[in-house]
Amino acid sequence: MDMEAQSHSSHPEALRLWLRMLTCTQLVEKQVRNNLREQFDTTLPRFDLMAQLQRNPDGLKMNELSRRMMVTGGNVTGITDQLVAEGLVERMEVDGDRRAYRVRLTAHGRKTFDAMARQHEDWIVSSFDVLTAQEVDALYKLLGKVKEHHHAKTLEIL
Amino acid sequence: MDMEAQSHSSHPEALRLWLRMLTCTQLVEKQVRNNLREQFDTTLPRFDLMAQLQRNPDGLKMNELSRRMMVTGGNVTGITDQLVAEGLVERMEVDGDRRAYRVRLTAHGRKTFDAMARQHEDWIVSSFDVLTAQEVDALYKLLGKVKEHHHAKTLEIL
DNA sequence: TATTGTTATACTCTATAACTATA
DNA sequence: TATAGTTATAGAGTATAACAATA
Repeated sequence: MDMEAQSHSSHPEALRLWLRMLTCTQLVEKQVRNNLREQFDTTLPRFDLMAQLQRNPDGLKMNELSRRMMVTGGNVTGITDQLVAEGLVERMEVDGDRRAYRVRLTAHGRKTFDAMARQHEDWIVSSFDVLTAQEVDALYKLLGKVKEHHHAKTLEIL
Repeated sequence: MDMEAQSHSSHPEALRLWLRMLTCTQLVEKQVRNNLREQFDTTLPRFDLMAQLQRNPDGLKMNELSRRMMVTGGNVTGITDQLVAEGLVERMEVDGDRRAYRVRLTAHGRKTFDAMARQHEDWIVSSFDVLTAQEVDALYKLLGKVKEHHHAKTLEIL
């Protein structure tokens, strides 16, 4: 076994990787936020909440949304209130637990989200179309290791 | 030439890459923000501004800070004011242009930043130490392509 | 007692636009 | 006129903590 090929990241390299990753994310994210505001008069957290619901057609409870969006509960209430007021999502009762809601997209919400999602995908594809399919896959897998490692570390503490 | 190996990213793969990249960045960033607040009673933008100055010992003008931090000028004024009030940075006059300042770290600022930077590096190294040095390098290079591509696209518009 | 969700609050960060001073 | 920086403002986004209802 070649030990050199197994050596773990030295310090300055990890740091410059992080700074570059932060820059890349900010570049894409700023563009997405601007486009969402200009073209659909909405925000990234609102889009994110609707995206979560689109992936879960039966709806999600408030605390599930909170966990998936990585924000605290009060914020989910606020965003949900806005979307309910616009008829994009609805709160459904949960059988057997009168404290909880299931939030899901309305028909209008699905239609609205689909239109946004098509544009959103174009923006994202355009941000990464400098990479080949193989490179996208490599990046995806490398980031997967980082993500899993972070989750494992977080669980250690508990 | 193998066309398959050159094929560019198809749509859903780019999207799931972006979602994973966003998640990874948020995981690390949340931890950095929490640690900066708990251990040093400071924030990421303040740390970022000081980091820019540490890399440029002769100081930077406000508009240079604004560009590097990717925020508008008014915000740089606000953050700089806070750091000046705490004696961490200072505004120096620029010879030949009485409109501009050169902002630089004070001796106290350098000392304070060095202590923070040591801890910060530990947090970052810990976030990426699941990767080998080769993987860190590969990730760095792939993100470099994305970053340059984004810059090139932005220039196109102008 | 613990959990689900809401409310109230405060704070950081940000962009925009009007402004002052200087080039 | 254009540029450097400041000020004022409004809004997004967030966490915290106290609260009500239900488990």
